[in-house]
Amino acid sequence: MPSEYREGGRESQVAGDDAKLETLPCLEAPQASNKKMKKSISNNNNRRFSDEQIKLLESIFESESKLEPRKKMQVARELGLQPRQVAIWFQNRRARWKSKQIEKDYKTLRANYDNLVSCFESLKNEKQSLLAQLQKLSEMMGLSSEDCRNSRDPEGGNTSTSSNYGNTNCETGAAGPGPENGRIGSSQDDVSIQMEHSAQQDHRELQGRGNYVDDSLESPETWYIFGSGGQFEQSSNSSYWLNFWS
DNA sequence: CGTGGCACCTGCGTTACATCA
DNA sequence: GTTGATGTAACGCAGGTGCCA
Repeated sequence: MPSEYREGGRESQVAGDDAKLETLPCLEAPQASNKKMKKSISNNNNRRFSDEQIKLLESIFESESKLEPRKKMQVARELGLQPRQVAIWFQNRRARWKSKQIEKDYKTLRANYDNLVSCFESLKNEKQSLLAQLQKLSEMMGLSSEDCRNSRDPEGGNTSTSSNYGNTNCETGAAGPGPENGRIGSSQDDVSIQMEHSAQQDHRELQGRGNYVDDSLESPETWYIFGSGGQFEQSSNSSYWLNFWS
């Protein structure tokens, strides 16, 4: 078992190996196999460290996860353990800590992911709702482009879905209707002004949510599709809406 | 100055055993 | 009493670092 001596570290050159032989009487028989040695260790009631030993080791680990050789020797002397045992305990403790940390990180990432999924679903619903509104408004303004016809809401374009508008902020989870609710039925000028304002506000909200929004949304050309005239000008833009996140 | 050998340290994967449900 | 899951002390190996001839 050559590595056993090698791994003893610097301290083993001083006391480690001799001391190990002290705690492992089975090693007095050099021909003893590895299994036999481990068996004899298990027969020793001292296989597990005492509560006091663990308590001290834990308190040291809290302040320093790695031990200087000198400190290791000192701790070993205090606890009546071999420096190698202390070294191995710290090694295993670091591994346990790392494993817990990974578990913790995973949970955090999972929560973030779930939140993003819920944001995505919410935005998808918002999209459907907006499409329905657009359809309705287009009809109101006498627009009957093919794009608009194609974008018909499969559920019939219910304007009541606008109650979801402005309520998709996943971070806050705030409920309640948006500030523009209930105003859609006014004059055409009001509608176009309102929609432009809403689009700008929505754009800001989307930017605030994070970077997972489609890059194309960051372009003003694709966002100010309502133009100064308040018209649904380019059929390609409505196609864009149809393809948005679908 | 570069190099090889050596001692030492550490992380990682694994093993052997104890304990518990 | 047996068995599978889990926790833990210890081992074995590989890779890195520092020292020295």
